[in-house]
Amino acid sequence: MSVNKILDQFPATIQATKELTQKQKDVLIASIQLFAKQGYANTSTHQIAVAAHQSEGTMFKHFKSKANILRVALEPVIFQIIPDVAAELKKDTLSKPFTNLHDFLIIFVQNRMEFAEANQDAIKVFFSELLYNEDLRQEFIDVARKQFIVSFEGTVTKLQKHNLIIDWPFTMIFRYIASVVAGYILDRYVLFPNRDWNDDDEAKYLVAELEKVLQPEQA
Amino acid sequence: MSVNKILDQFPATIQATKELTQKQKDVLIASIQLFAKQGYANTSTHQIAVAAHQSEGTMFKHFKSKANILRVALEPVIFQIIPDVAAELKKDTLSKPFTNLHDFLIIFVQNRMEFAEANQDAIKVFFSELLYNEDLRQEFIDVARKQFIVSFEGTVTKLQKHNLIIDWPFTMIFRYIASVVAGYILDRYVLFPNRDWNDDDEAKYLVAELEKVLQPEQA
Amino acid sequence: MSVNKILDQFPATIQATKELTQKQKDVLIASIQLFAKQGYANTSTHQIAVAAHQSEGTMFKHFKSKANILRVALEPVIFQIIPDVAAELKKDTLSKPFTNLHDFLIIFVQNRMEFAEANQDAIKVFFSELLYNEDLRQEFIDVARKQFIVSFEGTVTKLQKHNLIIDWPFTMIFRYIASVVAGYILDRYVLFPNRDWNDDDEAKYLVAELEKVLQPEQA
Amino acid sequence: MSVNKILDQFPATIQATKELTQKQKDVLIASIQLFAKQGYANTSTHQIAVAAHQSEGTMFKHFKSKANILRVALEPVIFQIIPDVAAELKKDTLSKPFTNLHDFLIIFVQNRMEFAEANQDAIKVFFSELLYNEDLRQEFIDVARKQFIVSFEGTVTKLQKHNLIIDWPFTMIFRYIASVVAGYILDRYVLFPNRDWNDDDEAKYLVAELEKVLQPEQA
DNA sequence: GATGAATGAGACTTCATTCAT
DNA sequence: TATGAATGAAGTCTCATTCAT
Repeated sequence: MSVNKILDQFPATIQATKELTQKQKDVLIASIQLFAKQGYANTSTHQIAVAAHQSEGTMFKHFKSKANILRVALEPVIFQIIPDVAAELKKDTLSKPFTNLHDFLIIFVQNRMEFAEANQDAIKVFFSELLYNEDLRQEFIDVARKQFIVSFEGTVTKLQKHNLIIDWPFTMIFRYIASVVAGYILDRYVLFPNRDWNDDDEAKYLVAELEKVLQPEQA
Repeated sequence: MSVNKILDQFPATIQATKELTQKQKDVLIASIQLFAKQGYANTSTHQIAVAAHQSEGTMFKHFKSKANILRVALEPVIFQIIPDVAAELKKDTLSKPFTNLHDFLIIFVQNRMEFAEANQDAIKVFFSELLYNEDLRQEFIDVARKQFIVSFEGTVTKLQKHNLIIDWPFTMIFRYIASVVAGYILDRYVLFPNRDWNDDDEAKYLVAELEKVLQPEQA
Repeated sequence: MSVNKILDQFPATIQATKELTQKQKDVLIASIQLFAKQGYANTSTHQIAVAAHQSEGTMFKHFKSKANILRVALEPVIFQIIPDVAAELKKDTLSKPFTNLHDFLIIFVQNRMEFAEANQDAIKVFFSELLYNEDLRQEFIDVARKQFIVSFEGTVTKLQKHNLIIDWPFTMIFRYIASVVAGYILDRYVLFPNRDWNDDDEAKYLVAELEKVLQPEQA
Repeated sequence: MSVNKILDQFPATIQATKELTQKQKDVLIASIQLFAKQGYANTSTHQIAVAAHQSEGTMFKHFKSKANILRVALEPVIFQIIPDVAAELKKDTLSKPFTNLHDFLIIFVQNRMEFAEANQDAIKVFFSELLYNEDLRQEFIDVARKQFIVSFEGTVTKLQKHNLIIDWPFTMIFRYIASVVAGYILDRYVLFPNRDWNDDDEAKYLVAELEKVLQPEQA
């Protein structure tokens, strides 16, 4: 299934980026792990350097500041946490054109669950930094706005035209989807990572929650 | 409506607590404001002291440590963010015994919206600290467990017996409600506090989202 | 035996002093105990106030400063750690005039052991403060000088005239006695207070050590 | 005489230690001097940094805590204040096997006087910290125990077998020697450093004091 | 280029002392 | 008079960043 390809994004994304040397990628990976465990403010650049097996001097040569390490490390999440729904749909509808909300939600949920599984740490850091880091928030809002217009909002509008989704304001729909998915991620990866999770069951509940609310009123 | 009384909780709660002097309340209020704006780790005790118009010495005499300031300031949220649903219901069912989910949700949503409005800053701080502050997380989980057993889970179970709510596992129901409400709070007070919000509309959407999912399957 | 009377000096000394109220004596007693356990510098005036069951304000009214509390509390030791040998001898020689070193040492050693037993804490504090507290050291040296002249040195000189003690310089003799006795006190009360001590045995060894060295060369 | 070589120990010891940079040695030397003059508790890390011509940051990078500076600075004293008697004897008895207590005491006293001369400050600090610093006391007791068993107690027992020293319990003998030597050091370097001292005379008195007491009873 | 020693600003915290009540 | 809340100076320690090697 095409969505699987999204899986190897991250930290694969970091791994693949051409402009970064392996040492620099080590820094980003170590950073995300430490930030996720202790928080950004409670992690020292010294800790990062040790975890990434290199000197602080070298680290600062490349990344200039601690804040910049965070920014670069979170870039993949900033760009991918809102999925490029349009692209995903296009891939899948090549063979099987979209005619119902249910199939869309199944693909969407699976896609996001895989993204979350692969990027737990970075997502946790991203959310917490979003609260206080004005720069990050602004950068994300800018990116998100574009993503919405070219993909998400467009897709939703199209679905609404075909009466495949409820006729609520886009922001309402978006927040609802985001809330349900984010709630799952928080529960699953942040609050109770050690509970005994059954991902298939979770997926079914998520789809059900989304479908019940988002299906068109008199469908 | 009885739920209105819950409104004057916080920072009203801080204001009213008998054991605290006005100076101590000033510290808590200033702390929450600063923490909400800059984050706990980025706020110095010096800043708090200045904002609360007193010396750091005095502050530490009363609160012993910065961590303790946070703990005391968040106590109201820890204890009230999960509402005492049972108590609320009892008040309202004195006159009008509960017979449908819809009325329950209206009261519930209004109650939480008012709580959020009154405690925006503290809620924001609470969420962000929940991510990395083990002690806080543990304290909250302990408190929450009790709250669940005596109130929330009991209420849900009772509703399920009367076929007034969907027959999903309690944790699933709880997470769904929490996700939807928390998503609204995040959007409303953290991410886009300056947008032009219509609280009545928001309440209607929230109730709709909750009702569509939570209503019993063949009701 | 007359030396027994010296026993009830301290903290009896503090208890008896006329100019001090009970509350003030409580402060001195608490101070000595805390200083002995933690050191002067590591003991806060707050701790003392709590241990003495009164307010810091009152304490400072009477004692003016922490340093002064120490000075007043140590006064008994300053004045009595060098025994008034002449007076002791006079008492005992009323019945049994002194004719040999051995009897003198027995009385002397017993006297000092009892003093040490009764004033362990204060002695410990006294020694440690002697090292760095210039004022205390000067006060002690002044007091000691007088005590020497009127009592100790006079006694030794008299004993030397009668060929009852070795003909070494007085300072040498004094240091020797002080070393042997202080070494015992340190071992007994500071370093190994929990060992199983037999005070009679210790007394015999002390007397032996003193006698072997201090007896006149061809006695 | 071989014991002279022990002289260049300290602060020579600090100077020579291979693992320490010059900057780190500066810290230790400055610390000991300041601690000896003012006491550990009354000396600020700022004072040490200034005296050692570096920043507090650098100091803490290497020593981690003020307590650790003390510990490292006192290490030479901890390990050498109880002399390795056995080793000393072996050196000297290569040519001239030990047959009397007198020669042993001469060597011993000279050795300790030289050690004291070279380490006055550290010894003073060591003694005062021994009173309240539990960790230091424990470390010293541990080290001392080993030193005793392999060297001091063995030597004394051997001397007793050959009837070269009095048949007292070892702890008694050890405390007596320690008292006499420590009494001298305290008098000489702490209480009256400015008096006009004649070290040869002092040595003779010390040897006499030790010999009179320690010689076998019917030798 | 790569390193890590050095820095100094600033964080949290303690405490002897004062003073309004 | 007795109190203890309030203070601010000073203490220990951390850390992002720089720079000489």
